[in-house]
Amino acid sequence: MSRRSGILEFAVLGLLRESPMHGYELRKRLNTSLGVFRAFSYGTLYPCLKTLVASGWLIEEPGSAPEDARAASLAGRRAKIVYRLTAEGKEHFEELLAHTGPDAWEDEHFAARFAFFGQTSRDVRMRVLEGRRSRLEERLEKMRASLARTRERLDDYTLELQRHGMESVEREVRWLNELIESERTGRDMRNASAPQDTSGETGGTPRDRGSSRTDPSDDTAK
Amino acid sequence: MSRRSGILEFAVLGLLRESPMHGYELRKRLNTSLGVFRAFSYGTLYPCLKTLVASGWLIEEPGSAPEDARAASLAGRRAKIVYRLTAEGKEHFEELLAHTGPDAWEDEHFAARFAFFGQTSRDVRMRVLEGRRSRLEERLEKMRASLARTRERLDDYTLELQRHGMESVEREVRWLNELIESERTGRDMRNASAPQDTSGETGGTPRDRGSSRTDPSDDTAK
DNA sequence: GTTTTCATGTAACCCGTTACATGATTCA
DNA sequence: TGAATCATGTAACGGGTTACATGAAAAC
Repeated sequence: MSRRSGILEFAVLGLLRESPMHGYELRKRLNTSLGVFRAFSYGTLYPCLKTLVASGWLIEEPGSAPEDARAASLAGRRAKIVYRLTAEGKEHFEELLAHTGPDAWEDEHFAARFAFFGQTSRDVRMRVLEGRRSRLEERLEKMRASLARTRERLDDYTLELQRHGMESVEREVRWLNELIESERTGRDMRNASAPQDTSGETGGTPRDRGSSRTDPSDDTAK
Repeated sequence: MSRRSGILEFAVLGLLRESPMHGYELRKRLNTSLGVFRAFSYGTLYPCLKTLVASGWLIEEPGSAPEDARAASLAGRRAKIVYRLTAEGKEHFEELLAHTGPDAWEDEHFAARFAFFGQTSRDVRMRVLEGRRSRLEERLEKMRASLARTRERLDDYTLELQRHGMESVEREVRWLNELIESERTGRDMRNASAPQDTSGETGGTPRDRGSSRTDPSDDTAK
């Protein structure tokens, strides 16, 4: 009866914390701002909103009547039901933000956490990033091991697929290394230029980076 | 009652086509050879095997009795139930291999198709690769559009997540470009050296490749 | 002889989608 | 006025996992 989805619940709370919204808009934000990784349908979202209301974390407000017709017609298409975070909801979200468990390193869950890093304390950010990284390194270990075991009896395509998959993970590790370094040295990311090494313990053959935009980095979310 | 899983069914058929196996081993192969992307549990696999038997595509054979104890103890841990592909099963798999529908370009489905490219005709391979590529390009379009719309009102982390996601997709497109080029020129992949351009319409800044193993390329499967 | 690993299965549940039903508002 | 989009919802199903139950063979 409850539909406790974890990541959806978290994302909804996080988005509503920024500003109240109705379901339809919420869904779009979910699939763009956070999107790329997940695309929830109404069949998932609306029931979830119900349970969040039932939990006391959200309240439904009647959609703003056409008071101020100009603003309504321009920016905010007048809504039916606007959901607003309650004080308890805010508190609950705060707890979720602070909580670092092994769940938080998994693909989609991690992406959701990352999306709300703006509202997350630095030490929690660090824990999540490092947790994610070691999770990926475990995964790499397994892949390497299994590859070593089965190499030679795999055809070229299968091998290429494996290689491709491993590289994706390796790239994400490098990405995380950069992010962690950024957190550590304090400043905003995305301005590192040529000479950096990050001393990748993952077997990173140092690469050329930092010429064109849209060049470096890697994959996310599964 | 039927559990027609598509990708699992396909993968099982494909693996069993190479050689008969019992469920336990099958699952391991699924999660390594094809793995990285998907990890099926027994709760999924065994029921699926049942339905495949019911469809007449597999037959169960009693696990090899300890005849030839040496071989049994060394390589093939004597099995309980060995599954073997029937003639109809083989035929069915052949059809699945030949079929190219829009499903085939989706993340996990694509990975499964790719894993069996060794048994796929060249023209089908081309169609699948190109279909996948245009699927990804569509996705890029949407991402770029939504990014253009919402830019500036997103914080740095959200933006970084978006950027990272887009780059993953772009990298996969470049990877596909290489594979398609390989298919086109006929030979096996993985020996292209320095001077190649592939004329990437996705913004591919030509990269250095082909020095160390485990270096180039990109992401897969969402 | 006990613990590990191999091996097979099932029932309950979880998370999510599809397809449908419904209606208000905006736009051509 | 009729089509597109906004907006809310639900019932049925789909594909998968978890946790459990069971037992044989191998390794120590």
